[in-house]
Amino acid sequence: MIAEIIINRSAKKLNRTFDYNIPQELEELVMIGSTVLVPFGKTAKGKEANLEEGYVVNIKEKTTYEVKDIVQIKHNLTESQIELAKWMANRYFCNVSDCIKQMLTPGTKGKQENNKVQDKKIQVVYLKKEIEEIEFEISENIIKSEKQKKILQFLKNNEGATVPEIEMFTSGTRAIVKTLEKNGYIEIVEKKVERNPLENKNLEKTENLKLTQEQQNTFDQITNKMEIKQYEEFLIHGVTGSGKTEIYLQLIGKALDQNKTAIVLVPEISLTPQMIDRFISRFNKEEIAVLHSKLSIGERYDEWNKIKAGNAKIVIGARSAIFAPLENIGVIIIDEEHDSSYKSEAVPKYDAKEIAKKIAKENNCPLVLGSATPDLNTYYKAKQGNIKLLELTKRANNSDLPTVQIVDLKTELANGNRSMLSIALHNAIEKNLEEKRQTILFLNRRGFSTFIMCRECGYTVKCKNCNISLTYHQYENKLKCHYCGYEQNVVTVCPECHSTKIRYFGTGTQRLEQEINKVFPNATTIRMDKDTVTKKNSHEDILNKFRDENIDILIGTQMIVKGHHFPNVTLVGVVAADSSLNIDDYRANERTFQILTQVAGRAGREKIKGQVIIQTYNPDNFAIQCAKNQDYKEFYETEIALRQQLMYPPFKDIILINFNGLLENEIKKVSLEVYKYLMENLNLDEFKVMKPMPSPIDRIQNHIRWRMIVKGNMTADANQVFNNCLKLIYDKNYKNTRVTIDVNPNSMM
DNA sequence: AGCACGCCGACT
DNA sequence: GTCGGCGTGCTC
Repeated sequence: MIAEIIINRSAKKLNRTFDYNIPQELEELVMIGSTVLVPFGKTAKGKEANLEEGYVVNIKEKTTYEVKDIVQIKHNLTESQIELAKWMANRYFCNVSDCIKQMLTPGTKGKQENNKVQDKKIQVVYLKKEIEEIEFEISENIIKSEKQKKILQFLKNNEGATVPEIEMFTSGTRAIVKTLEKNGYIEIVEKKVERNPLENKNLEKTENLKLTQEQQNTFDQITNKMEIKQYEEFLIHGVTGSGKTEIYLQLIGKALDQNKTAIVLVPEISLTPQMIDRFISRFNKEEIAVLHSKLSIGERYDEWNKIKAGNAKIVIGARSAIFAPLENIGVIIIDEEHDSSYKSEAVPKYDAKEIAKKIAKENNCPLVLGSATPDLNTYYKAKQGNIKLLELTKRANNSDLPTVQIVDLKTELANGNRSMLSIALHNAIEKNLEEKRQTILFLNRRGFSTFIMCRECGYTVKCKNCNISLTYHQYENKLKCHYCGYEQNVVTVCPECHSTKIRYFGTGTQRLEQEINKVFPNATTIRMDKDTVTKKNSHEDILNKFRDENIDILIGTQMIVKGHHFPNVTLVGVVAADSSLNIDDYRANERTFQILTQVAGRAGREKIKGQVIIQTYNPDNFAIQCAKNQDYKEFYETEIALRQQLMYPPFKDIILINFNGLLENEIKKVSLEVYKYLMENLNLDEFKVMKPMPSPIDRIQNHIRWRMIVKGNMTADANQVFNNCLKLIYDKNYKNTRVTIDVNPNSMM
């Protein structure tokens, strides 16, 4: 028998199948979905070809090629996973192998370093650069700590000691080892691993809460579908505090009662220990697998295998958890469905909501989306009847929504207040401090100042790799590029005109913190943004510190807005609501509305009524007004009319084609070829094709960036046209230009 | 992508 | 002669 195999390489030209013979002894084992090793590529005469990892996508009787044998089978995916990968490659314009990789056990994908070692009993992997961090439990017969370093160094240097396959040892993993001094190898005698991320969680069990009428109705409608084993997509639109999570928990309970499993997707940032605790306290923690980016590769490997072995019935995770090898799924839940992290920005640029829909259909189970501020596209689909809309209008604990006040910064400025705090916000903070209550200040811009300009000649300091203004970071006293991480020393003299009138404009979280410390010297503050969140769990540490040590004021970027519960926070200040309004993106209003609504939701969730103050230069903007009134429907009606008028999603898709490379001439040539092809092959009554031009950020990391925008509905036919176009370009072998297509990207930059 | 091959100029 | 630098083309 002959297998059609896709080689695991990201080269665009290798996005096709190669035929291989299935040798007799593997005939029983090799099937569609098998991961295999095959000899591939050109080799010198007499030498054997390198072994590459490949995936079996089809099996047939014969071939016209002179085929080589499959050497080894490693593991199996299902046929439907292969189908999904093919579908993804077509829809998201990438290689099938890129998609298959998402479905493989973490840590096992990629090229085999040294194949021969597999026969030996030595299974050691170093995964961290700082290999000293690997913990070994020292057994009596061997490694003493000075020696440890040497041995680990040996592992690093000796190719014979690396096998990235069977056992994963990462920081925190403990193993009893002994050395076989004669050949220098280390043998793992006993793997003593407890890498369960939930290891130390021992919580009191909670019982199902009594549902309100609205919750019960929502629950019933979904469980009806679960009982008759039928796919349907639901949107739970529930105001903050309406008890969506309780419904999720009971839906999962229902799935378990049916002897089925469940997947819960949450935005990466809200996958916090508190959130996970709610699941552990309701269900058996041995049945829960957690998947997110903070886990080490080894931990992910363990969680994945726990799912594969059928031991985990509930998978909670970020976007990529949708590919978990879970069988017999009873319900898929996507919390905070409007969150942009469900759309991948890296290859494959998939949308987890679309993947979830495919998987739910295959499992004949409901797909449940939940949000207080649904994605406009989702709500539109619900209005059109393609998604069943379930509304939760009441807060489950009957607490009041906070009062929201809008402050016009133009008026403040006219009255001579040049500080970052309006009189109203200043007074509110003062009062809150007196009453010993906590305050959150939200500013969606990190650093100290946003750009640096010479007042004599207008020169602005930009990154030398990217065409982007550098941001001043006061703590490090450095200028930083937020795109590539480049940093340089502070500029005091203009490099152009040698004037000393260099001024720092704009404000970030660092400057806000400084100002707060100056104005309220007795208040304790803590800052949370990308600069203070570095180490593992640090995100959590900051928020715990804020809550447990009763810090007066938390200052932060958007990472503070999600999923946290601070009973003593009664005041939330939005320092500059305009920062998300002025971005060059058709979703600016939507993003502003969502973020303001969520920030406001942080204030006063217990007995005391919360207060929210929004500072803005655009007090009349409808997104800000609707957020003030917590009025989603009003926002939706206004925004959807604008989208229709301007033919933006959900009415038309925005297709962004990026050209990225080192040679501007080649980029121009390639982009014009794409333009010409699309103009000739797309139906121009349906599609509007814009001419290629330099991107708003026209240089990142010294790579020149051009882009082209196409507007229209990405039907299956159109999808094919774009794929054909890419194929044409890839076949021409332009070595210096990369072309990527992203449909409805998160960022238009 | 990665590797081999082959064409051509430079150098023992 | 023959070494090597890069451009071209193929991988079942």
